[in-house]
Amino acid sequence: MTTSESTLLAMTPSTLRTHIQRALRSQILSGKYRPGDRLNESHIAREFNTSRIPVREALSQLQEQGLVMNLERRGMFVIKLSETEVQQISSLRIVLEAEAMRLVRASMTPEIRAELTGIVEQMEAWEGPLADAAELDRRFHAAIWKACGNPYLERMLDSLTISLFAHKTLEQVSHEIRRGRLSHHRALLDVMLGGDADPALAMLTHLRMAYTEPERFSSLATSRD
Amino acid sequence: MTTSESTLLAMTPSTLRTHIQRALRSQILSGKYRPGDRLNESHIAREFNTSRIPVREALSQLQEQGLVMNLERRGMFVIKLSETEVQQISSLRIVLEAEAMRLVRASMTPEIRAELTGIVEQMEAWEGPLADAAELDRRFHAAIWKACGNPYLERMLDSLTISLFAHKTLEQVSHEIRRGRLSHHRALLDVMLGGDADPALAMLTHLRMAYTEPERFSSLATSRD
DNA sequence: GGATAGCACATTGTATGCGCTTGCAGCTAG
DNA sequence: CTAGCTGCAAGCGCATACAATGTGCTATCC
Repeated sequence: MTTSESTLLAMTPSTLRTHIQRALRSQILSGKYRPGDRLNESHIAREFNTSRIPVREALSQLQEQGLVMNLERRGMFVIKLSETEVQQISSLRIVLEAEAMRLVRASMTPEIRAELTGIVEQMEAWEGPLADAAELDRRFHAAIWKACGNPYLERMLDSLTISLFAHKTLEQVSHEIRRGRLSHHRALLDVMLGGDADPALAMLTHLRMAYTEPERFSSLATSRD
Repeated sequence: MTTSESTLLAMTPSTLRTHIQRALRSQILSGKYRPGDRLNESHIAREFNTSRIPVREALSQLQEQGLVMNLERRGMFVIKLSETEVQQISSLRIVLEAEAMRLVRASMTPEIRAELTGIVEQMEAWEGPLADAAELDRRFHAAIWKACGNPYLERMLDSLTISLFAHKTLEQVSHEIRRGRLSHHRALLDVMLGGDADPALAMLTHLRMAYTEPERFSSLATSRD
């Protein structure tokens, strides 16, 4: 179970619906449920020793977050992203995360700097299992979102990218490539610490390492260069 | 009842939960339920001649959209935005809607041009009731979001701004001011049709007419000028 | 007279049950 | 052998019922 939860999401406590919602999120992110998998209400209810109602409500919220989709009278399924959808989401992510990076850069504190630097150093030292790499990746970006100071931006990036992370975790790539991607976070950190580099372009480069052409549905494709 | 529904939202069909969800959205937007109002499950269930379950699930989704908030064991309440929150949302809206405008500008078609122009002309001829003004405002922006071609961006702007519109509808301002705000949409249209003007700055100016300082939480406050 | 504790009511949270739709397997007919 | 139909089983959507908790009122005590 991850310890770093979004503050905006964490403020809703101690109801079964909320608990199940979080648990399902983690399970989908960790790959227990994979894109396209069916989420059977009764089975999940049995797992949590509850009735189906809290499960239904949790799934209902996850549907609104875009993590699962509902096929009328057939059930809930973990969202399966097409290549186009991945790129549409990524284009959007560039815009939002670039804004977050600008905000962080404008109000950088020693604490935030230390936190981000710490994660990057863990990334550069990473040797371990794939699950840790995904976790580090998400932790770094989540730290940026949180540090930007706009809870709506944080919330939006969280719900926008969660299906991306679920999608990416399953990807089979070599240790070296994964290591390279992780290390590239240092570049993002530098942009936030330092100079005049455009965060949008930095994010574009960053996402290019993972997706073919994230700018295809972005205004970066036409309004710049 | 509005006829222009988001495509991404419209793909979920004919279940009571969905119907109630849409109806409640409209009712909140139209001002039947005002920010801070309590949404009593049983009462709503009676209104729709259903049980509480579909109502709960609809409210659950609206909570995820950020339109209502849940006070543990107390009930659902229509979200009430503080001045800070309005500005945080607006800052974000600038970034997103500017991106949408860039995308529309890059792929402008005669149909879209005609649609947007039509709405602007209705706005400039507007004399009628306040509800119509709010409706026109939302229709214009929703048309942009849809035309941008990225359903995730559309969805995001929709859920981000819905509480803003619910907030703004109640505002008591003079006929002239409201008319002036409406007419200003012509400027946005010009940016999308024409030249090199920065959509972000246009949106900033646009939102300034409604909110004190939308750039307070935006990177526009620091990284430009 | 004011404050506090206790009680009754209202309302949300959860459990169980039923009907209907959907999907599949087996069968029959061409 | 294939195509279409029929019967069955599984699972969701909703309704009813119960439990738990918060709220407001009242009565009693200081």
